Amino acid sequence: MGRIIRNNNDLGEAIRQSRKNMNLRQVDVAQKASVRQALVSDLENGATTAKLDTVIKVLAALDMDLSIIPRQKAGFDPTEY
Amino acid sequence: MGRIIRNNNDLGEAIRQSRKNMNLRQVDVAQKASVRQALVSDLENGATTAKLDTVIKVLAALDMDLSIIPRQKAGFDPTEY
DNA sequence: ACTATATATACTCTTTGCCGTATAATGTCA
DNA sequence: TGACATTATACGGCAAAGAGTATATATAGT
Repeated sequence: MGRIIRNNNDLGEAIRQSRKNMNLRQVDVAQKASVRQALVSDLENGATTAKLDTVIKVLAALDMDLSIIPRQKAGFDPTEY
Repeated sequence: MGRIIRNNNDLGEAIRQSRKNMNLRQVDVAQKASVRQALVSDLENGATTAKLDTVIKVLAALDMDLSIIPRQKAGFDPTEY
């Protein structure tokens, strides 16, 4: 049951939800991921296009993994993101 | 199902493998994703930490999606991702 | 309302992704 | 081996990520 991420907002929602599920503050996640609290805030609000490294670090701090899955809906739609 | 991505090399291998499965050249993927062929090369070789936007675009060109999954410890869950 | 805590903004600075473009290296096949 | 196709590197330039730091807004809790 993977949550599909197609834009910054999808990522932000997933991060915020996971964080609250673990009862953590942004600063806690930030420390675990070795980033700033401000960055976690930006990520959750979809206010920035993070680097892959950063995404992986923050997700790891939330005990989450990034994975690649085949699209169920075939075809390439350039207007989808 | 889901291939876990924890670093640039993981991503590169996944991209290259998917691309070859579809019998596409780097320049084909690049065009579909609106990026340079050189970038696809760098991605496949893990030579760069791409931005999330870029990763999503390239994966979309390969009919793949990025997803977030809980990090599983031990044990084996037959209901895969 | 007051206080303490949590989250969002702001500013400068350094690093880096990605571009356009070009070329070198490698692979493929006649 | 030579011509062609594919992939890897290179360079200058611009935009943006992320850092450090500080501060302005929420949001709770009593």
